[in-house]
Amino acid sequence: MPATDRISQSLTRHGLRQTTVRRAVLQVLAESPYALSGGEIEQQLPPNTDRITLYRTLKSFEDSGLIHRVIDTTDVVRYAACSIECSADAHFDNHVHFKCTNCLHIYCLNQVTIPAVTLPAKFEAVTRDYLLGGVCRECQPA
Amino acid sequence: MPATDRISQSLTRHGLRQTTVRRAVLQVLAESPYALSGGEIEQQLPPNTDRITLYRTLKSFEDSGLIHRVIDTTDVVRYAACSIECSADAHFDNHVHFKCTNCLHIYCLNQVTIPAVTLPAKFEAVTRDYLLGGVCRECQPA
DNA sequence: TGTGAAACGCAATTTAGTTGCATTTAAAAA
DNA sequence: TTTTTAAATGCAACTAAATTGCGTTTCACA
Repeated sequence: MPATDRISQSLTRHGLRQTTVRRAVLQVLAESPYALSGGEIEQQLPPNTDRITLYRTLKSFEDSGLIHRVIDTTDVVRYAACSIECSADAHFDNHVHFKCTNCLHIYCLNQVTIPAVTLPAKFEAVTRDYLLGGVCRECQPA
Repeated sequence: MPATDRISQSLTRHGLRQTTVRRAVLQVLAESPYALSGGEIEQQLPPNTDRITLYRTLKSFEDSGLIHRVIDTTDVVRYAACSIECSADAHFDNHVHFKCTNCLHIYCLNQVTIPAVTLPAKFEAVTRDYLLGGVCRECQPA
């Protein structure tokens, strides 16, 4: 199945209407090996794509479980495509993220599950985010 | 020992000069039970405290190991006072953070250590951040 | 193919944080 | 105690990211 068909199917499956901007944004995120900020996504879209529309698109994608925010310690929000099982009701992105101190990219380590912790009394966790910092595969010295 | 003396000692120990703004900022962070953003700190400082000075103060505190950034999924950076052992060379804040979905406060769970994970080949982690989401002690239904 | 709700896109605005530079001040030396 | 000087401050101006309101366009179902 061509990539464009998969994009369209994702939109339909999550109850979102097909538009040019949405297909383009989802494709950019699906093809990126690391999480992207709003500005970075904008750069990869066709010129003159409206920035407000982009941000609204990101919001609706997030609400419907197509993408997830990636935790970081900066003042820029980054997004990554969700695993295919996520929906508006429940996210299942229980994987660790890895931020490279060299290239600054944040990768989803889909194969590494976030370990649970024991909490103090009366704290109840629903979501977990785990971010590692270090040197990624590409930036390792030879 | 009075709190003001402890504040002064912290500054000295980390090689920072004593100034009015620094003492005030450090006191606000040391007394807060949860992480604060730049704007929130500003609100708790004496009126007319210069915002630029505040941000520069936060930067030098972070550089010298007095405070640490707290990970989040928003576009606002928050800070919390470090444990006493941290220095410019090494941070030892290996504790879990907890963000309440009700009051939105982010607490340092100093007694809960971040568990390690096994990484794919050629990824090497130096830092770890762990954020839980859920309902905090104060916001639990009675 | 017509219709209504959803999405778009423009203008204007808000919020967070930054840069450059002249002035002031803390703290070590004289 | 005074001098010295590097560090910290504070003002003006600015940048970047994201948001709000509103009229126009478009998708998708009938």
